[in-house]
Amino acid sequence: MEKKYISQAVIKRMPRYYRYVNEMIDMGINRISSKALAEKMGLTASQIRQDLNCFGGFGQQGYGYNVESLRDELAQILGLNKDKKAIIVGVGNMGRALTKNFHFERSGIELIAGFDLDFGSIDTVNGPIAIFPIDNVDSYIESNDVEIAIITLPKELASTTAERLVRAGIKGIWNFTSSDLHLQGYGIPIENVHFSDSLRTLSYNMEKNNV
Amino acid sequence: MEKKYISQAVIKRMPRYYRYVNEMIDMGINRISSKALAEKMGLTASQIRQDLNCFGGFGQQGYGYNVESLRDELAQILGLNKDKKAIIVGVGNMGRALTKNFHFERSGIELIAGFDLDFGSIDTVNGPIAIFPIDNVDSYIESNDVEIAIITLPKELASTTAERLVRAGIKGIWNFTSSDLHLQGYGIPIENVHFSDSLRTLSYNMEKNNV
DNA sequence: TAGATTGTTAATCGATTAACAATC
DNA sequence: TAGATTGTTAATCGATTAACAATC
Repeated sequence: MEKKYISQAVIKRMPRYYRYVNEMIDMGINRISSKALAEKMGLTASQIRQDLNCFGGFGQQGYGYNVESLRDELAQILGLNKDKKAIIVGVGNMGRALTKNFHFERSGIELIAGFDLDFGSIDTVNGPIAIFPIDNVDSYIESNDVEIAIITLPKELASTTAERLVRAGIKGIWNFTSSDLHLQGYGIPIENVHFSDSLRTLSYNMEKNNV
Repeated sequence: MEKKYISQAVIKRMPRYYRYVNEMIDMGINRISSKALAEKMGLTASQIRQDLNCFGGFGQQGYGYNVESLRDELAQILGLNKDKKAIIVGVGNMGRALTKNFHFERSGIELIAGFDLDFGSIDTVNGPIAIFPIDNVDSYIESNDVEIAIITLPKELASTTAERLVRAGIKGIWNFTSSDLHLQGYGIPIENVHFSDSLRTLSYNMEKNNV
């Protein structure tokens, strides 16, 4: 339906707006102007108004934005109310840490199982989930309508496993391996979390005294 | 010494160049043109040449770039050969996963200790490190010339702890808590790893079929 | 030498900022 | 109503791409 092109620069800011607006709700704030929000976030008021107006006019002249309804609009834009099902593939230290601690439900996602060589179960913030042998992953994806795969595997296994998951029906990948996945042909979105890139950016900024 | 302004857009691409160039070395490639690298990385040759030329002329007309010397230049630019010392503050599941698995040495960083309520020790890829009680962190930073603090704490403790660390002499923060740290006044670089922002970007792109 | 590919300048494109009429 | 602040258009700024002379 939405046809208008939205730049990646704008998209990358949306989750940050969502996070700030949620913090304000927690603090009991119920109204904010683009000017005040800009100051909090280190942006310009103009940019915030431009960004939000890519998706609709959520504010009110002379008043600003109602924080709760802005939160709801942002959740809607980001697709956080769709209850997508996710699995985690590779349950080493990183996979285990994510499984145990991360609040998937705050992004509208339900983590329903893990896959690894061994099986067992892991407690999450929302109760335990089962860990199944990796061999069963394809049929599990199909029979449970799993949309998201979280890949926390050793680098060497990343790309072949990713392809396999996509062939089984996965619609989006959250990639924690240190390599870029080359899945252009498949046409599904991938979000990379490259720890080493992030740490090296910090290193650069420390060298150059960039703040 | 380097005075020329380098945009954040360029900086963010440098670690990715470094990663690709390292991969090529592992594959035994020793020469690459901007055109070939651009195809691998999904960029334009022009952009790669512009980016690299912010820092110097590392290529050779008619030949391209020598992969090994490009790797060395990139390491130098990113400050990966300075052997910075780091500590990790908060050794829950996420801190433990990073400590156990992450190759800090590949970014020229030495993880020398952890801090938490309890003490003990954790094995890393380069041998065990000690975990000390958080109370000792200030004096430890001072007496060991620690430059980087990795913060893997609950959100509530993030900002007060960060301020404390900076006052003790920390020169850069790698932040894994879900909140932005507001340390403008202190003038030190912070690199945020916001898992939820990343996952919500994936969610958005899945909704909009962005690939 | 001829071919290839860089470094770099100029042209284009896109994103951010400024301005202001609309309106709550 | 007067004041505040949006939504939106226009102006500016910066980043990307194209082009090409330099040169290996």
